[in-house]
Amino acid sequence: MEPSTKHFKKRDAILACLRSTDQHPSADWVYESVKKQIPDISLATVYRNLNLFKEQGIIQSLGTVGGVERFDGNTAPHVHYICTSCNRVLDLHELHVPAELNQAAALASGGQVDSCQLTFTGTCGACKTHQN
Amino acid sequence: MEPSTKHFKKRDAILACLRSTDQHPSADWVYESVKKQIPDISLATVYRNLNLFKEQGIIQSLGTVGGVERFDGNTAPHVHYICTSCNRVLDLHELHVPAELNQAAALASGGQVDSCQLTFTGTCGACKTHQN
DNA sequence: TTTGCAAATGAGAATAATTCTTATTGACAA
DNA sequence: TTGTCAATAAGAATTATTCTCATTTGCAAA
Repeated sequence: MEPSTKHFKKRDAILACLRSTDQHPSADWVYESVKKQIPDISLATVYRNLNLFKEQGIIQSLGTVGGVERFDGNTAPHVHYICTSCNRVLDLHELHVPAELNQAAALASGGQVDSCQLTFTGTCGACKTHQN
Repeated sequence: MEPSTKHFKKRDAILACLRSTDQHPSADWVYESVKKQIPDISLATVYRNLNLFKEQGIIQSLGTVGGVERFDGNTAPHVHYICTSCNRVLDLHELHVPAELNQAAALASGGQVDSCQLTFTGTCGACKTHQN
């Protein structure tokens, strides 16, 4: 085994896992995924580090889908589409929230705007063809 | 007491409560609120009926804020602003998601768009002045 | 090498929001 | 009255998430 650090390996693995997928995974998905390489990782560690990353602003949360929180390693602002049938989350990179809306929101709220999230929900193409 | 129905009174009270406020309440808030008029109401009834209303599309969910789901009796499309300091949710009625984005989302997803939700987060004016 | 320390972690307990179960109640029609 | 069925209360059960605390790790200093 390498002589090098073992510390931070897990933390890094969690971040790498999140960044290596476009699945917008849940904490549990990340846990199961990282466990394949690092079998002795704990679910608590995954939650702890995901929350840490969130505070640091290097990942973002999509909120909960079907009762479980979903994360996104891509912090660049982009639009999401959630299929309520299969609970998959798609990135709609080509869409953007007009900057005027941001400014108008700051004005209307009387405060500052830290982030904005635009999410469409519906039944995705795959589900529409399969499900009947 | 009226000779009339007692059935549906609770269900109606829950819906009326939600529609009478702009607080975007949680299930628990609705429960506490309705309990003042109908002391023998149960929290389970509130959850059950809120979910029913959601399925019927006569109310909408904002998703969870600080770990609890928040509801909105106003189903007209409008934009929200969530203060991450006080967890209050403001309606930004004056803002609107451009219709082109809806169409583009449907196109990009390959499916249909049932709803769209635009949410800004930040620190509201009230919190900014108070908190330091 | 050894020691000390602080950060990171594992394991499982604890918490809290939400859902489920089951017996009961209310409305209404026969 | 009685039967039926939807709605409900109460609390148990579930489940995602957080917390606790003893242990481990990396690293720097002795």
